[in-house]
Amino acid sequence: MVVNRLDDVVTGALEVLDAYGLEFCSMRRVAGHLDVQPSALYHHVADKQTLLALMADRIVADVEVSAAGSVRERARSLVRALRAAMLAVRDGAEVVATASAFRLGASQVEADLVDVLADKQGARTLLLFVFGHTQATQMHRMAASVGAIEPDPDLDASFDRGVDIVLRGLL
Amino acid sequence: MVVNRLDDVVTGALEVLDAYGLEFCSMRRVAGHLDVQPSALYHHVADKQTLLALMADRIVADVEVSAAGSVRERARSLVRALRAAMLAVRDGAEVVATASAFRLGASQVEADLVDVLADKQGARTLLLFVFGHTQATQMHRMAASVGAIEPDPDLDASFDRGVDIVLRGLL
DNA sequence: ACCTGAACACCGTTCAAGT
DNA sequence: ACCTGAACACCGTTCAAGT
Repeated sequence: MVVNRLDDVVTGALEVLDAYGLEFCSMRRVAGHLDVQPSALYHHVADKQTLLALMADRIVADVEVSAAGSVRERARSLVRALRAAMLAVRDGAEVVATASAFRLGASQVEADLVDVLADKQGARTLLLFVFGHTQATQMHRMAASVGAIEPDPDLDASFDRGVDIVLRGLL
Repeated sequence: MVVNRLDDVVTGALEVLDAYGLEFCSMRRVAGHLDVQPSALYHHVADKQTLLALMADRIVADVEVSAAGSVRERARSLVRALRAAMLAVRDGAEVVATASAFRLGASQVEADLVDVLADKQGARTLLLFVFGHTQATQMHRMAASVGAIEPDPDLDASFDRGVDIVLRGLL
């Protein structure tokens, strides 16, 4: 694989993440996957934290607000799309939640949610729930897939209930 | 310092955590702080994850439910005490949140909150907010103390507002 | 501009051996 | 029971040097 664009590095890093998980998504492994020396990555990216932030941005890149519907409906669908995007890649929730904690308010999804709810604190409250619940879901699924735990089939419903609790308190 | 009890290891680890932060709280550093070889720690603890879980338990050890008051008041005071306990040690929120994510439902605080609210899903929703908000607060304070950011004086109020939103949706 | 090679200062964990 | 010493297989990052 040829690497000469930052996008290729991010793509390769996401492939390593999805295949091995965050714990093993090291700079050295990403470099190896790209058939390049570890030091080569630092020509494209300042450090690992920056790379993780770029990965987070890509994970949520296609999450968009719907134009139609009530406030509750728009918030629900946005937050469901965010959850789906994070669940689509291994350890995606942890990567996005951490990056989002570092630069609070800088993400597009957060801005969209503030816009829909017209309440900054409310949007942050809902978002913190979404991140926490999705991280827990993803950890639970990994543990279940390894057979360490019996799978819980009600996680989707549990997510929706939590979202409803917050929205009911908010609207 | 003499190390012959598991408690001493946990105490030493918490001292290192508070002094240097989670990033530098390595097994080797904890061992060095205890004047012991790194391998000695493994006589007391199975691995680093286990040690972190014990540290988390100690951080929240003194958080207790009040017997008196309305449901809302008891939930509020429990959750405030939890937040204060986590903020009292550097990176405490991250340590507790991570440990708590690994063994969901195993902590005493979570059991207490389920008891007060008489709603398992509601307790989990509130707890996810508390962890997320407190982690963000702690990161913000570290950044502000280094001068990387202007301090936000309204974080306590912001926390209370978020708690109220969830409780209003819940009760 | 993009990458190599080598080095620096670290990790977590294991395991035989000592007391 | 508690610990040492040495080793194994890794990390992130820097930097001169090559093309």
